[in-house]
Amino acid sequence: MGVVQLPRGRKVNSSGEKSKKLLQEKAIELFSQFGYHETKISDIVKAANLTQPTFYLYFENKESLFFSISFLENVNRINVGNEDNFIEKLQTNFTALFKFFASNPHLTKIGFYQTEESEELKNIFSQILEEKLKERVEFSDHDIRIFINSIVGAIERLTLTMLFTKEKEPEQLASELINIYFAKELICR
Amino acid sequence: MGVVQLPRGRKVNSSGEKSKKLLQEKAIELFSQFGYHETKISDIVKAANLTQPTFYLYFENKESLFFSISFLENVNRINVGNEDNFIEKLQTNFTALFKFFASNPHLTKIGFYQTEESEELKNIFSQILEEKLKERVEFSDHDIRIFINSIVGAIERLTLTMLFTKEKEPEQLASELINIYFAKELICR
Amino acid sequence: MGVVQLPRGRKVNSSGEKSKKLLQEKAIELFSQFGYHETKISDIVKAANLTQPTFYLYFENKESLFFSISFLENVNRINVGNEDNFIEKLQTNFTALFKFFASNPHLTKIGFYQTEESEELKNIFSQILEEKLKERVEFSDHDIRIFINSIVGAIERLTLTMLFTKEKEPEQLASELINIYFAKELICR
Amino acid sequence: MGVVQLPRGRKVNSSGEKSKKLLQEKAIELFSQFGYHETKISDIVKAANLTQPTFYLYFENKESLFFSISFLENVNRINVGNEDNFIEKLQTNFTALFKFFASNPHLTKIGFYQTEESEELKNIFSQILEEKLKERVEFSDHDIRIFINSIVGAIERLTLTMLFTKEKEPEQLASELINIYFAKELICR
DNA sequence: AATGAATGAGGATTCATTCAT
DNA sequence: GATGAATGAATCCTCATTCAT
Repeated sequence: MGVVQLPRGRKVNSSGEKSKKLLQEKAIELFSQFGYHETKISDIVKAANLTQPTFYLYFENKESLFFSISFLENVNRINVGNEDNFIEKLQTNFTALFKFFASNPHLTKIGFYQTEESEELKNIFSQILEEKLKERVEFSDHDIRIFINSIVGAIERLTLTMLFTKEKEPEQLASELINIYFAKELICR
Repeated sequence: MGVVQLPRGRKVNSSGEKSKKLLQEKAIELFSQFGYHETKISDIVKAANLTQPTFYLYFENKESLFFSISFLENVNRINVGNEDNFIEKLQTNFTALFKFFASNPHLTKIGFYQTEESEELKNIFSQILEEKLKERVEFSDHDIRIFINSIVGAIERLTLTMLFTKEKEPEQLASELINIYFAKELICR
Repeated sequence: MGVVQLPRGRKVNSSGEKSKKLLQEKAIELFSQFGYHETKISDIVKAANLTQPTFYLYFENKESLFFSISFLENVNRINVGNEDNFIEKLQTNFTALFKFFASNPHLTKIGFYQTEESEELKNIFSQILEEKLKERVEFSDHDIRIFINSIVGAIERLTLTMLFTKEKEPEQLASELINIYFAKELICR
Repeated sequence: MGVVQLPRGRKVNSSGEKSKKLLQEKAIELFSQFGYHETKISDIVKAANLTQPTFYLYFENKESLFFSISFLENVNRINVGNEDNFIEKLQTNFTALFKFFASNPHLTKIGFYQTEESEELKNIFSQILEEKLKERVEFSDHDIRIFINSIVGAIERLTLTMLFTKEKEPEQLASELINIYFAKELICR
């Protein structure tokens, strides 16, 4: 007599990364149109033509999705611009990033320190930073990857111990960070 | 063994208007501190030392409370300023109002058109508008109240039929409205 | 600056009994139109142009109001008809009453045994029964009021001990009751 | 000291259709035993050994569940009987259906016109009607499914425009409907 | 990789009922 | 006799999340 069962398991043409990206894209659309709270996970997956459990295959929870989106938006905005003002620009970008962290401490804690995706996010951050810096900085003897990871780690730590505790302001942290990493030794083309 | 029962009914010295205002004030505080969604009705009444049912004595629901607060904030900001630029200022105020409506269509529909409180809000709006205009406009023969109510009705209708449908922009509506109502005949002191 | 206060206290032209009756009438209308549960106390008092506390001046609670209405309806329907079949008719009426009790045990317990109004209801019942019987039965030596109260008490007790316990059916109780009270000695005109 | 957590997610051996049916069955039992209002959703799911959210997986709300149960009861009662009086019987069934709609306008509006389940209900109705008619009517050239859907649509529309508006009585509607659809052309075996 | 089925936790809302005036 | 103001106790419902397949 058999009820017709919908097929389960992997969809034709599906690919993990594609689905993940799709979910992010749809989430961005919906968040910006209706806001975070008005957008339900059920809405996001419906828009992506997927199901709720699939969502949890790629994201720890709704908050971490939101953080990852916002964080990446911030990171992608990093632009070191043309010749002269490269360092100033970088400092502006760092300030913005610290500001974002400061105004979303809860999300940041979750998304940057507590989920499995955190590492991935930091890797993407590193990568982008590397690309941007390569064009502008001469890393004669230094290994650029060590340099980059050092910066990322510093941001991580400072956010936790100085920003969230309100001991320092975003501007100050960015400024000192720039000072530490981009003082004379490095020859900026 | 008797459980101790908390007393029901009217509190000593309680008064409706006071309670309503108190709820609004606490809501403003909490909304601005934690945001709309993070603020639960239970939080608001707790802050006001009241209970949830009392909330519903004064507001249809959370959305309509939020609308009333935001709307009144907008209306109270109306300021027609000094001599010369009075009409320009009014136009700015109207623009802001239309913008608020446009970016909160859902809330506006609920709070401005669908609850019992709607009328009260419009009355307050009329009153404030009247006060502001009286100082600056000479209503020789005209009845000012007719004038005011006509404006309020126009705003109502335009919001519904032109703003929400995206046929017109806030700026345009405000501009035309000012044109209609404040063309030469009225002598602005 | 004084907020306008609505007048409290006794309304002009108001009279306790009138208000009580009004509430009952409105309740009957509403119950029959929308059903018991769909009819809120707030609806009843609104229809009667009174307030909720006033309701509790006259009725213990919603259930007891409902019981009183239904019971009186039943009682008013008592009609002993013409010559011959008078006793049969009475039996039918009693059966109906027992059936009503049987299908509303909860309400009956509340309305017939547990509220202050109970006594009043039984008195009305006695009165009506007396009127009906007077026309048809010769109470030569007996005091009719003793007779009536005896019946009412019997109904009360039987309902509690035999009907609710499901030991006897409504028909049986009515039949035996008639037998007990209306055997030969009484001369029915 | 750890609180013991109950497991979430899918139960072993669970199946959607089974759960839905179970809920309906338990609801029928409880409704008929305690009445609609006395039966809480929490009671129904408890009886089915499920939880409240599961209820909302299958039904929009309590009202729509109740409507679906009652409607299906009505539909299942359709019986066209033996040779001669087949059309009369059908008319009786239609009358009963219209009466049910007429005495539950609110529920009907919700359950027949406003929920996602509505379509499913109408499909079941069509199916049953088809089965019953197939046995008794010769649909030489006509497509029976068009015929059936036409009837169902007619019932739908008439309920909305003539029954709820009280322009026509159930009996009248049923009679005319039969006239329209079962006049001479169709050969009833 | 993906889904059907289910749930925990909690929030909004309603309604009968009760004080204080 | 009547009311304004308030509440306890539930109920409905939603939403993020999880398990079994």
